[in-house]
Amino acid sequence: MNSKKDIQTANVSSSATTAASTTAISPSRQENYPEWYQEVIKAADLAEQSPARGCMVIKPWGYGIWENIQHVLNQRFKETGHQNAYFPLFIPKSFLEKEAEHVEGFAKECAVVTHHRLEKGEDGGLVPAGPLSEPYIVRPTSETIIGAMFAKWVRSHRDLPLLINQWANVVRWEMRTRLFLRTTEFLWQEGHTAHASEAEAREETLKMLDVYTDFCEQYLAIPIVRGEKSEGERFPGAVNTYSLEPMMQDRKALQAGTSHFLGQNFARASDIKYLDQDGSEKFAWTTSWGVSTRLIGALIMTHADDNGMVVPPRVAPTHIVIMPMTHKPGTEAKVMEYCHSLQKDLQACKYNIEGQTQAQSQLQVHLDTRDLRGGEKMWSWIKKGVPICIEIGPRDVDAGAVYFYRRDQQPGKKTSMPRMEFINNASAILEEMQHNFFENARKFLCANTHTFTNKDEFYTFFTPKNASQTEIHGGFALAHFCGDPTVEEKLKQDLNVTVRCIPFNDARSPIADLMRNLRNVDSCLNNCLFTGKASKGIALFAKAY
RNA sequence: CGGGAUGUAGCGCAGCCUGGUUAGCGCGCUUCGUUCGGGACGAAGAGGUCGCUAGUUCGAAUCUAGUCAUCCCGACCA
Repeated sequence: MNSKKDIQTANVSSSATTAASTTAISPSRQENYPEWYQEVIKAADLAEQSPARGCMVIKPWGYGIWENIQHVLNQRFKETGHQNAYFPLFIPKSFLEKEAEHVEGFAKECAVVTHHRLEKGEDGGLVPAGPLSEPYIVRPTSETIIGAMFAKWVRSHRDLPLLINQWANVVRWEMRTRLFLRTTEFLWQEGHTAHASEAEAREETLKMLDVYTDFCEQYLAIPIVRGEKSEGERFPGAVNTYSLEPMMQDRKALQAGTSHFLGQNFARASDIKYLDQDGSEKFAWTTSWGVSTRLIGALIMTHADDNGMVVPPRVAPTHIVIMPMTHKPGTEAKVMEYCHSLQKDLQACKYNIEGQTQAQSQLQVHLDTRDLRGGEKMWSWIKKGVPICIEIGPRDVDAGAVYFYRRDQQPGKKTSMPRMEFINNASAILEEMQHNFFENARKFLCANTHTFTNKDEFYTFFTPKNASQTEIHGGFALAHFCGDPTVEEKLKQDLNVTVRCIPFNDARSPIADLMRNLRNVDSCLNNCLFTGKASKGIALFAKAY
């Protein structure tokens, strides 16, 4: 294992020599992936640990990305007929007890409010006083309290469907936390809907899974394998759970979003009933679906490299940074004037997103006038992952040119372009980058997804070559599976591998070809890889976060 | 909750084993100068009651006990 001392030495040498041969982030992904992840967050100034255990402070650059995620998803939710509302942070304990599986699933990770007052204690400190007759749970998710309100709002079939979303924070008291991936408190969106028919609720569940998939692929540039969760991995209380399972650069899966068909379980628990056209009283069918700030973790682990964060242009808080080079005496005024007018011209441009009929937004252009050396300033933006950095010095002013670097190319590579040409093409360059990021991630996912018809090969695939210092290994494995939970248990124990999902037979999936090939192998191999029993379908196996 | 480790300046660390006057180093920060289109260099500064509490001692960052916190590996999870 890499000692901290080694890493420090590496850092010192990289800053002492020219940076040409070294990278901004140490350790590299290859050397120590988990530590690289933490370093990227620090170097890009996305977030940091807070004094409250397991909770993070999301800093402006990270929060800017979240705001863009919110903005786009919010539009999609509204386009699909949903309305935003807000429900309380506190849930009466009895509410959580209403759905048996749900209680079991969340009981161990709830923060509980038991008092409503503080008093001065003997030692001068504050002591909780005023015990509550019924404790409140800080919401780990809002099915129960939203269900209670739905029960009041739904009377007739005419009240359905009820399509509600809320943007909120939730708290889950996990044992171990990691910035963005698993924090005690996190930000998310939770959609909750109630329907008159099972078919309609099922359609809603899959529709929202589509919304998430489209968003991840088109905006976050993260290729998605999606499918249904196995019984063991299902949301507590759900009938079916569907998830998005992108591959991170260490080839592990990250559950990036879920959509649940809740059947009538929660409607029964919360008494959501309506009078149907035939005059009979019926329970509604409900769904819930959510994505969280974990998406930013997915963004980091999909696109960031050994030089830091990489933000896909469509969700970047700033698209273009202009850095004036004003060190030559007597040139400052004309350089600054040129920079200001360039910024103005670029800000007047729309960022045209392919497939969107209307321009999505203005170009976000930042003029960085900080009193820093050029190289230092440049690297700070590389580490943040801004798509395009422009350097403007006297030479460019005289030539009427723009000298720029783009984050999808090597840091040394810079291009000079006539000013008007750049302004006219800025949006297209960003879109080209967006496309490149997605393609790179898609190729990586495909290159590290394999089909298996031999159990030993499966085990070899997931066994690190060096047990004491496990290297990045494995990936996604596709194999026929009988669905037996004891097999899942064994794989978890042997290899720490789980069934991520039963992937959809989905033409749009990045692994559609592999799925087809596996389906087409000799029928004698179409049995469960582990038991030889009849296959219930192809499952996606992987190590996961 | 089980196993392991660590708390010394904003960050990263040394010093502790073998107690001894103003506790060091690197980065960062401030000022000045020379620099500057790939992470500069020099000089001068600012910044710490060594996690907390008690004990041993003439004397504790250093020894002892307790306590709190954090991190890593498990189990649990979006």
